[in-house]
Amino acid sequence: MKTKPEIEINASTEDKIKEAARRVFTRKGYAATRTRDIAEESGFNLALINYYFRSKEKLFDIIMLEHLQLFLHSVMGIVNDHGTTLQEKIELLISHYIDMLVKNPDIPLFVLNEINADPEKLIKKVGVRAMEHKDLAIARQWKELAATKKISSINPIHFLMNTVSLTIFPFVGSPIIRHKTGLSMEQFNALMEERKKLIPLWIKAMIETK
Amino acid sequence: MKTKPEIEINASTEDKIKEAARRVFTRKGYAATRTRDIAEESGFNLALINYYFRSKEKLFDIIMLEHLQLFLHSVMGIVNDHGTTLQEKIELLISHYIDMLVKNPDIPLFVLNEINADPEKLIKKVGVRAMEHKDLAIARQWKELAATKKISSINPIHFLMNTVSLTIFPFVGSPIIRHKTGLSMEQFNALMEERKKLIPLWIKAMIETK
DNA sequence: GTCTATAACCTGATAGAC
DNA sequence: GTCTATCAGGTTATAGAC
Repeated sequence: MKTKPEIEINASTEDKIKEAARRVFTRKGYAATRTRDIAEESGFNLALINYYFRSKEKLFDIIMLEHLQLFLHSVMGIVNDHGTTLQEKIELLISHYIDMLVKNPDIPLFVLNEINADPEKLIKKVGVRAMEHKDLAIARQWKELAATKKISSINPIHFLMNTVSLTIFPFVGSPIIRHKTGLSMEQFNALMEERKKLIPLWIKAMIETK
Repeated sequence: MKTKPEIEINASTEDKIKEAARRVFTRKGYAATRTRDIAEESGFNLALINYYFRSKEKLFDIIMLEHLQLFLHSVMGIVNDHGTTLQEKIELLISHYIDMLVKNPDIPLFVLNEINADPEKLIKKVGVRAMEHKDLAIARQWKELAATKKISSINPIHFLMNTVSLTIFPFVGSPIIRHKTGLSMEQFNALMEERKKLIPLWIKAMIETK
């Protein structure tokens, strides 16, 4: 069976440039990367970037779009699955994101940055036809849970923020965390692996608090 | 009583430029801000920036250092206070940071970014004579709590990450959160105010879980 | 101290040879 | 398709008048 390798060795020049751009943009952000950096990283000449992508900005938009799709895509399948419980959905989402973040730890800071730089642009470009939240399976299930009155009565937005915070923030703060704790990348990733089980437990405990 | 105003109206030219630089750098990051932006924001001419600060980078370093000190400074007093309980320390820290972040919501992303851009540089510049953790009052108190065996046995780093994540991440993700939820800045800040009380409760619940 | 003008450099983009 | 050479425009930094 032929699986897609992380770095396509026989990729086209266009794809090689795109991958180089992805690495550099993700690491340094739009403003700090020079087209020369991308050329060097790709092993090709500066002129080829314009030959294939017309401009730095167009190339960047492609990378950003792919990142956002990676972030949003598989998620819809999870949150709108009528065959899983709410607890299972939370576990699947967290596990899915941690897997992705271990592989691509620079993405969150990159995305947060560029959204901050120009919120309107990003929102338009992704075509955030923000799914009607209330129609999703996960929303219905939350409502049912809330109706049982067994859970905290505080604004549900808090729990959404908490889930996202606990899952993503450690990756954003990874450089400081690793420096302050002296953890290696492997040890850090092992902690993240632990969190796949822990975060759902914590969320549950928070929801039942008070 | 004369309190220090947010924007010093009779500040020196040097301070006015520095404040302008702080606003622009914090909002746009180092690479994306031009010295012209700072000049314009300050109301003075571009040449004065070099007259007072010699270079863009030197000015930036000053701003960054002040931000990091703002972040770290008052904290040491809290974590090393032998007169407060562990629970009180957690409450004070969270409350302190949320107050600061409501006033300066752009700082976390800014700091995280620049640390990510060059971890070594920042770590050296702040002179992170990282206080010997184990000597701090808060560390001793945590150890005492752990000795009672009444708490979870998992790696304490998780709880440190959780506290920081729950406190800071909402501010980093504020643009997306506000867009997706339709909250105004005032409503968002009201939620953050709620979290001063909630996060300590949640942390407690997490620590006692399992 | 503050300004205008300009130097010196860098960056994105393109022309044109191969 | 890919490269070298170069242009056009923007950016930091400085010189010099006031």
